[in-house]
Amino acid sequence: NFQYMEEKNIKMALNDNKAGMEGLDRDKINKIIMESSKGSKFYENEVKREQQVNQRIDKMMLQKEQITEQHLKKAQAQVARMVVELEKRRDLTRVIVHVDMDAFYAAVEMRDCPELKDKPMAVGSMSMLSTSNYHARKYGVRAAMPGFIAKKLCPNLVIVPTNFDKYRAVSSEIREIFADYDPNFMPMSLDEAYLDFTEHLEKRQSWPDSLRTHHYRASSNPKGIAPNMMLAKVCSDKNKPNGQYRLPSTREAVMEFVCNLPVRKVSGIGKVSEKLLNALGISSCSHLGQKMALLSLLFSETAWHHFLQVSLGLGSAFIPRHEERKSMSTERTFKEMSAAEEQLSLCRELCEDLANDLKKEGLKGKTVTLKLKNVNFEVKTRALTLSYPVATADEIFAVAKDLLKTERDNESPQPLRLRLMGNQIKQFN
DNA sequence: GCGGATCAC
DNA sequence: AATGGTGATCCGC
Repeated sequence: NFQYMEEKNIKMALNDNKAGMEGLDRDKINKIIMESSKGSKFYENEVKREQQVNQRIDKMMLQKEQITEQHLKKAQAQVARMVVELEKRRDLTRVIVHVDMDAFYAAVEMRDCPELKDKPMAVGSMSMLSTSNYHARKYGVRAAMPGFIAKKLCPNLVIVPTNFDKYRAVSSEIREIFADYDPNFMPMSLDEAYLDFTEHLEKRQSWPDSLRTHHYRASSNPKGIAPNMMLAKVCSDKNKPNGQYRLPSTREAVMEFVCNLPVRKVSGIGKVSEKLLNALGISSCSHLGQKMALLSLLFSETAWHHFLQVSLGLGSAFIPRHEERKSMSTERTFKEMSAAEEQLSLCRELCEDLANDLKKEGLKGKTVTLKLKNVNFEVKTRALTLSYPVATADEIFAVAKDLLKTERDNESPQPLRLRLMGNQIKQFN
């Protein structure tokens, strides 16, 4: 039964969306992953979440049944008007670059330990991997996979512990180079950034040979070059692991490019959105355009406006100024913890860590949120907004401990069997 | 304002 | 034996 297969397999199955995963024995890999996962609490929770998504799809399909030709006609007219407006504002004059260091952490580790270059290798731990090199990817080993499963796929896999300080150091060298091309570049993580090349090109009239630095030869850095951020991001994925892809700044080139683009490649359309769209017969961005009237009736305004822009190959043609942070948090996973005293002292510790981080940036916030994940991987958050901003460990803990107590009382006489606890603070001044 | 969900990295 | 941490946003109360 197809429905059953889908439900049982999709979440856990190998994610071969990434580069370097072509032509491997997918069935064999999926079988190993499934065998290592089945029966675990984690797996059970994934199945549950999968079912929730399926229910969402059922609900959406029912809604779809209620839609009349009349509705669609009206929606189509509204979509058409919106398209005219959006086309008027289409901007093809900017040159936006997305740079993404390939297998960044793995590349840094291989630079520092050349013997690793010829071996399958990943960065992380037996519990979780951050990234893997291309040798390892041949075996199906990838980011966000627990190391113990990766070891089953590839017994010779070398797992190197993460060394964030090192990656930060390399990252800051790379960022200096970025700044030469665009002082207002937007870092997305240690290894990824958007740059506006327009002015650089006007001055220099030429492309740099490479954004590679002398200190960082270990990894290529694919670039995507396009008239806006949405397209640049997709383009940088195109010619991995090497080289770059430039999308010409014409409407025709953009529309043709977008036509065959799978929706999942677009930033902002994740696993769930993809599944919802697939249920409506939408897998590529051209389908997205064809079914826009329907989408406008089934999705929220923000969602379908985003879909519409994507289907037209539109995105931000300028790189927004870096926003101030809106929240700060600390969370930690640990082995099962049920005792009240233990949970309280951990909670205090987290509050102290958070207070330290807040102090570094001189921030105070009014909303304190406690996050809990039980041993079944179920996540809960409990928040309280004060009338005044707080910042010290004592102040935060005073709120967090009450939220925790309420949850414990709620569960009693059963204990709270936790595997994660976290504190967050927001509503800064 | 709150809590769950989704998404990116 | 073992499935992360941080930040943002959206939706439906």
